[in-house]
Amino acid sequence: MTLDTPAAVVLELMTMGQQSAAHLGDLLRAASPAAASPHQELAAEILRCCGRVIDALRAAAAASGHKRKAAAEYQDAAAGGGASPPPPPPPPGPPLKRRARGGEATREVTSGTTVDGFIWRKYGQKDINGHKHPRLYYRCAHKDQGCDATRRVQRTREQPAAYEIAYYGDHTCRGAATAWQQGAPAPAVVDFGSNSWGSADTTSGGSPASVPLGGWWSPSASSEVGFEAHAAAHEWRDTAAAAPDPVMEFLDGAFGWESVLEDRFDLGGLHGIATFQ
DNA sequence: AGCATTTGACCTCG
DNA sequence: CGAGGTCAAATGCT
Repeated sequence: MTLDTPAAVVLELMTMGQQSAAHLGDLLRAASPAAASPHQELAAEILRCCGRVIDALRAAAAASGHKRKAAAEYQDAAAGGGASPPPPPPPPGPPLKRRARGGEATREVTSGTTVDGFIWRKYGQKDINGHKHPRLYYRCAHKDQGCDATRRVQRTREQPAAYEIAYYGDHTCRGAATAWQQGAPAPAVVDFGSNSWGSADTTSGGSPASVPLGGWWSPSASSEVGFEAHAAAHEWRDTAAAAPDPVMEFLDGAFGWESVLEDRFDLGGLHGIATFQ
């Protein structure tokens, strides 16, 4: 597999993450062979999560070859270079209460609800016939700036851990998309919180931000679950400096793999995925 | 207090 | 008329 697509890069990263988690588990076992520590469980959890993401990515890649073009175009938009040619505007249309069926612009299947560089605000949720999980409706948080982009998120029936995301409309708020690439807090939105390993379901009411991984997660300003592991990682590293041991040394080294991305890609918006900001 | 999310009601389409 | 999409008041969170 080449690394020509963002999905390929994510796949490679997740594979590396999986290997790193496995290595970490080994180190933890070596450090405290007696009983299974919470740390070991955590490493195992990471391992399982990576596995699920990898499975979902592979399934999506196999099933959606023809969708790649549209997805890539969307990535370009998310990258917000501003140099992208004027995208064919979707039907602006009169004030429609309801869009024409099948009039979607882009459709993706992904293991999370994606980090696409935009801040989405949930405006609705609906139980759909034949679907166990509700469909979620989001619109761009910059609607007040005239951005009419919306997206519809539906968990797939085949793979509960995967989401089918349909994008509608076009972002006219490119500035927002580029701002976070330049150091501003990223609107990271990896919605692992509602994946299969949590019983979390947004139908249950309350915050969708389940926190399955022992508090690494915290709700972000975004409408979805923000993944702030990167910040947490730095905290770990501070701790590691105080108490160096094989595990911490490993962790220190492991965080270098985000550089893989820079080697292959001028990531633009995807960098948010790489660093989990 | 301000903002984001939830959720039931309403609207439109097929 | 039912299903799907959106609105907006209520609610919760920071």
